[in-house]
Amino acid sequence: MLHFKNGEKSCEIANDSATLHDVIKALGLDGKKVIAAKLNDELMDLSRNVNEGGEVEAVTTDSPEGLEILRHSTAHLMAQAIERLYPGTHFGIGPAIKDGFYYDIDVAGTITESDLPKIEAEMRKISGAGEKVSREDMSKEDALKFFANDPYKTELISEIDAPTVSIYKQGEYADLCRGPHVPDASKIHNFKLLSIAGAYWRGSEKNKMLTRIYGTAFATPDELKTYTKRLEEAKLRDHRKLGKELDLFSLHEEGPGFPFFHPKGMVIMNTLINFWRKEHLKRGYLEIKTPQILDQQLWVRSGHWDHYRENMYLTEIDEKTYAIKPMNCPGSILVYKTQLRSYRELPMRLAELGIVHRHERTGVLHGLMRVRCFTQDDSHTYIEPSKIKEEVTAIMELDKYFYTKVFNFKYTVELSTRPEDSMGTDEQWEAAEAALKDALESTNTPYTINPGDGAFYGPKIDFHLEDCIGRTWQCGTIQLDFQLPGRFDVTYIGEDGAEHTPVLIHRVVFGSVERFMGILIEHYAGAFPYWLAPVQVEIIPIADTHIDYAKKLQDTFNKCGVRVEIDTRSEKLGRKIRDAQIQKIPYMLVVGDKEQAENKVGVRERSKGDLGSMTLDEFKNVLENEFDPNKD
RNA sequence: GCCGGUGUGGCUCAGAGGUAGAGCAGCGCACUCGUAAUGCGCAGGUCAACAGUUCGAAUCUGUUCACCGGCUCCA
Repeated sequence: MLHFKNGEKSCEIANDSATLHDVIKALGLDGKKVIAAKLNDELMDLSRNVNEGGEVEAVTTDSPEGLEILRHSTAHLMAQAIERLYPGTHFGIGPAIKDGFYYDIDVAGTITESDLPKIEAEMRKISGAGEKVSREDMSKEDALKFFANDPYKTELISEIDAPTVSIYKQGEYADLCRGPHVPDASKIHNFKLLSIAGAYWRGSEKNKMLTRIYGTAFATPDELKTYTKRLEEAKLRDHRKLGKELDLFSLHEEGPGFPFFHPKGMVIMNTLINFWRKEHLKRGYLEIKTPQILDQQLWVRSGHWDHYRENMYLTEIDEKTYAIKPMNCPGSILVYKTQLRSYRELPMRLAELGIVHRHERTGVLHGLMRVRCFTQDDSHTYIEPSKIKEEVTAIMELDKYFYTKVFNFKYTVELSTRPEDSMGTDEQWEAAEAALKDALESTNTPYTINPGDGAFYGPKIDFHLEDCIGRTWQCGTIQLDFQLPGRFDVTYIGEDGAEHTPVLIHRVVFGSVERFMGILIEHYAGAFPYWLAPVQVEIIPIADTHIDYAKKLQDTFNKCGVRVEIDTRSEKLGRKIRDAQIQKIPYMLVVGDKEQAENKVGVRERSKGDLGSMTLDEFKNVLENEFDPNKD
């Protein structure tokens, strides 16, 4: 006799061939949305036979766990449909992921996006037929025999560290899988195949490239609809599309990965940079500028030649090899070393808006997010080892102010540890990693560890901002460096009169100013807050007779530092408003006979609409109250 | 770099072996207008580049380049 309970409810089952589903029913937990169960906190199929009692929970598609199972089962459903339509296809892995699932397949010939509806239709057929899903445990030997014709499954099975593996079958389709899965395919309704892409087997470039099909599934049709709408919304926010429409920047075949910034894009970039300068001056940073092209020998000494050469552009001057800088650190060090430094000068924070060039492989370029030339809002801080925690904490505060207070971003923090290709001793790395951990923990900053992802010269803290599609972008980073100071004989004279080696902290806040702009474009969907908007106020004369008055207004506002434009086209009012609206200009000033006579302006705000007539002073006051971190 | 897709006027896109089309934008003319598109007219393209097949190629084939979706890599 086995005892089961769920909160207040309980039941006893004598039959030793009872399934978890029987238990769920006996406990009165059954329902349409129930697709799996938990027995003593372990996720299981409903069809599992029970051989121990305990706490039972029904898992529905409403829970994150249930949704994951649903998606994983949808991946299997897709695989079954593909096997029917493309016999002889071999299957790799097909997991549930953040917003859906994928399956990597090795198919003879090619599948293109236009084939997806066909596969979807087949999936609906199987789901409609309510194909049952069953689990079977097998010894590894049997499983290897069973999947003898399947090279990928064979590889996976032989790496599993257990005597038995489980196989899931639905109709003619069988797959190696840990499970659990939905009890039958009829549970799967609200799914959609999304896209197709190549993906290396097991994520390694050395392996064969398989075809990956992405899809998603949800518990309800509404959730699926909401999700596909979100994808459409994300497309509308695409910074490449908005960059073109708002005339911010352009990309050309003549310079792949080298963006061209237009006047309006430069307004945004310069406003960001002004803000950045102001905040850094406040915090004791000193700004420097170092050359684009430097002698190869410098890069040999810095270690970049050994660890970063494939990303560097080279050139020759007077028969000597020079490199176009991919990083700003060696230049900063040369500046530091122009004088003998005292501990009294430390921490010395040498900031640089350094333009760096890095050779990125063709396939990775992406608008402003991934380019070959970008501006790092860099700083190299030379510091006594005992002050690391204090300085790192101050940088984290600066980051927090930028990201959350000024731009309203959510972000997550990662600690990246020693990579395979790196310089330095174990002790140095341990000390550096411990220092960063200490700073994170003493400020109660939640973080995850990203093993092996540090820079070649030291571990780092990375800040990842989340964009509108839920993609994350690395922006800020704080990197500790115990290597370069030694390599370059960087020193300071300590209180004791002796020479010491400082620690070097590399850090950026925006990361790449270009990328940060791209993220902002998507974040704001092109509707930049007042302080960043390229055109802040559009003056709209109703008829040609009002242009003179409009010009007088423009003059007045220009003198107050407001960015103003006039729409002098001989178009109707509605048209001019529409165009200003599409350009997402924060304020429109409609001026006609009435305004001209009363020396007023008709104010329209891009999202609130018509705010009525105001005197100039009243409107100036409205502008004064706009958020502008560059004002104070 | 790898897999798949795409490349037609400034922009968005149609055309698919017989020599290029629309809407928007631009320019001109008329209208002088009150809160999201006024009307008429004009001009604008060696159909990404190069090679090939063909009597004839934007259209078929190949190569290259760029872009898009991913993979790998990354700020």
